[in-house]
Amino acid sequence: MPAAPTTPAHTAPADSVGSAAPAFSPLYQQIRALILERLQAGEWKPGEPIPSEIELAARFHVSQGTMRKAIDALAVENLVVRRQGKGTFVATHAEQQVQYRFLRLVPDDGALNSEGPAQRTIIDCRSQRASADIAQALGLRADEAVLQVQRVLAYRGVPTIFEDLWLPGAPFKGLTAERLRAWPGPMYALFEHEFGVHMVRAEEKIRAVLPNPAQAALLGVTSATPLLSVERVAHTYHNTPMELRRGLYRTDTHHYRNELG
Amino acid sequence: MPAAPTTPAHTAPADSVGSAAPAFSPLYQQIRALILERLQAGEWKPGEPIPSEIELAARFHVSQGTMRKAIDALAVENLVVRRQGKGTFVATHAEQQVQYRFLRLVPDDGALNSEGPAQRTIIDCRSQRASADIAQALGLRADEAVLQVQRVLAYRGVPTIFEDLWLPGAPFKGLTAERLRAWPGPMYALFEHEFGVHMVRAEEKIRAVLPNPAQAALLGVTSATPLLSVERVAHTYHNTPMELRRGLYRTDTHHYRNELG
DNA sequence: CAGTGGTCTAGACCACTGG
DNA sequence: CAGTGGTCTAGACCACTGC
Repeated sequence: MPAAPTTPAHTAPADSVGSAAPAFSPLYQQIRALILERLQAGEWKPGEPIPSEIELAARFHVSQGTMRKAIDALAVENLVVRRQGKGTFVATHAEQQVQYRFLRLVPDDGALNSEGPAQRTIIDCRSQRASADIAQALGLRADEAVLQVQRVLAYRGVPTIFEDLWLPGAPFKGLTAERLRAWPGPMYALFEHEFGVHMVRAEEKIRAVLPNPAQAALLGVTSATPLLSVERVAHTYHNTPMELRRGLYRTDTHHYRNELG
Repeated sequence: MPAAPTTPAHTAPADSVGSAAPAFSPLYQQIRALILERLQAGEWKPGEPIPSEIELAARFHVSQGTMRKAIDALAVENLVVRRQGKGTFVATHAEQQVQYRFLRLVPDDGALNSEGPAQRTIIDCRSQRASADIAQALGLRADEAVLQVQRVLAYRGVPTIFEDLWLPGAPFKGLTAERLRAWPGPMYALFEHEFGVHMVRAEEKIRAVLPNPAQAALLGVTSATPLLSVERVAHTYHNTPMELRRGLYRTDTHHYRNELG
């Protein structure tokens, strides 16, 4: 049974000698962490409902209000989705709504869906030894096994995105070009469904570059066409890096859309 | 005196005949809107504290919990900043913390502040008539007065950003190149302090482009150097567009950093 | 020490969903 | 209609800040 404090019982976590920070952690944060553990452990699968607030509150011996704050915290992190009258569900990439959370390239005119989903072409999927920079980005040792995937996305038949991505070998054991081609939905939905890897957060570094001849050929442009270089590191629960993705975006008919809050 | 519902009293706002949406608005949202009005009216200036939760709760005849939710909503929108033990303060751009919320270009190596603040060079600040596209972006009629400002930002003496920006004439009456040059801090802090215009939110469209000869000269690069084109529309309270800014960023030593949540 | 925001609880009631 | 999340309240206590 997990921490059942009837009296506060916080102010605990690992306060080593000489530590500068008192590191007070409120109860709802502790509960949030416990639920996160269970999410990561796969106790509730993506798309499924988690138990109701009342049931969870009883299970963890806290008030419904505290449980609410814990779940709220997970909801703002997009790990969980609340639906009034229905319940709270584990977030999944297999949903219309979530599709465009990680793909920010949109057509210059009109709405997001005006051109429908992209046509995907898997170019390659092969096993490699991680080079130093890739190993570092993925938190691996150099020479550890990684998978490299290359693909092109086209809109209305026009190749628009070229992606070169690396995945740690162990969690993605068994991934092949065939399976990628056979999968009908977003790649992150496949990762989630087939390998239990749910991407929750990513950082991107964006630059303007000129393509090398091979890249130019894949996108059907000249080597003098400026392209957007988007280097992404995507993370799963607990900020574990699980993917390095280098994208080249054509921006003559599309643009990268960003919102500054 | 503003809405003092002892019994709920919500479920009100403008439910015209045949309206599809019931448009229920919880009390804390209504309170939030009332506080927003006062912020916009300048009752409390940027950097100043707003009254305490308890005082505001009494003033609006709601419980402290409800006032808390209202203020929380404003805090997540970055309109207000909470500081435990001190109070709640109107957000301001004249703060270290907030500086980099709208400028996402960072050096490839090291931390954000490794190179210190940019050297700013105001090239121009003149009155214009709005062209069709600029008028539309700013919500003006064509031919209305706008101010055009051009400047270059340099890091370690290297010109890195060229910006071309348009402001509606009326709210910024009196802005000159001299005042821009004399101002020591971020431009948005000047807007806020001198013109009462507080930018809250912005949308950016990012592309890879080649500069024209004039732009290339200002940045000290050739016309074959790919640059990041960043077109921003910045908004004040209530989503009023107040600035159109077209930036050209060098990305040979810097990159545009983005976080996908 | 007083005053602020932050946490936690307990309970009532409301809005939404589905059977 | 029962069950879910969402709102609102009232009160106690805690953590942080500054005088």
